[in-house]
Amino acid sequence: MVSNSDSSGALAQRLSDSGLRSTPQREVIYSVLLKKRDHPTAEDVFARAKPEMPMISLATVYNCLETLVQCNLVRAVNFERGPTRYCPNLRPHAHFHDEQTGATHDIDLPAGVLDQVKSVLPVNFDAASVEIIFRGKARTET
Amino acid sequence: MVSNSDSSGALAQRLSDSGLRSTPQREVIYSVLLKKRDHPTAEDVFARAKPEMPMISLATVYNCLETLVQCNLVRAVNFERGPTRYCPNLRPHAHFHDEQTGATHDIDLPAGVLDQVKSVLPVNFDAASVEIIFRGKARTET
DNA sequence: AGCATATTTAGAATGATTCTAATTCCTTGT
DNA sequence: ACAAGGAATTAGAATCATTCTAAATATGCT
Repeated sequence: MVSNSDSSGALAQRLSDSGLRSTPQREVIYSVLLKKRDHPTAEDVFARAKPEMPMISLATVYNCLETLVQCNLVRAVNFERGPTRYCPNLRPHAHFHDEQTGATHDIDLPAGVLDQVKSVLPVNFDAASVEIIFRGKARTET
Repeated sequence: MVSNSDSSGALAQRLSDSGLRSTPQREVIYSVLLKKRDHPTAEDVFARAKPEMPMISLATVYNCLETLVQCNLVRAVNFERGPTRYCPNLRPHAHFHDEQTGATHDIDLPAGVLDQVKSVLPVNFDAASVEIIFRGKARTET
């Protein structure tokens, strides 16, 4: 059987690259993330996956999300100690956390900005990754 | 009685500015943070405060740390969902999280870098704060 | 001194996540 | 097709950091 979409094909590919299996649960979790990119929590994902797959368990949602993060198909994002949120945006981007609404917005980072930021590091610090989080309020037009 | 040091004087001042009281517990917690600036967790602070004040409770440590954060004398720092760490460094700085050792290093930010970073935001986003976290490994010379 | 309010305290409760152990589901070798 | 072995899923228990609760203490003020 041929993959039914680019994204699930990509998922199957990434999984097998890592020696992991493509499963219905992983497909559903990933499709849920792609469908509504509002940085859902594991509980959110659980709720959205259930209609499609009523027997899925919360533990599986956690397992699958962890797997997707390992495969670099999804980024985990944390604000303070709130529940982890998941984001399928793979471009380099920062996050803007709206303190009024709780909404999270992706802020694409122009090439070079990350390098500029990394340039503040003393030579003996070797950064594998940089995370930038903005907090404030956003005027999203009505 | 006159304050016994600049820092506790500063603490008493900041507290009363916010309509809060200076208490022995708050003084001890703050002095613990100033004494060893290694980004301790609440449990770490609790352990370090106990010798000086054996009856202090963990709940009080949480309360006092929260109070100090409210007064802007201390910053709370989070890495993923690990326990919150506390940092009395008030200069604008980023954090470098060493993935091998778990150590956290302050990275002072030259004036202007935060503005450069903020400049990537679309006009309708108004950032009250920016947080920058590096992850990687640090060669701290022996 | 007496009162109102802040603060501290111990322990219970919470919430997100991880762990455990049992089951189910493939995949591969025969 | 069939069995073995490993991978994945599942329900529920366990964990961990933190917050809440209610009672006890301390403090500042009139």
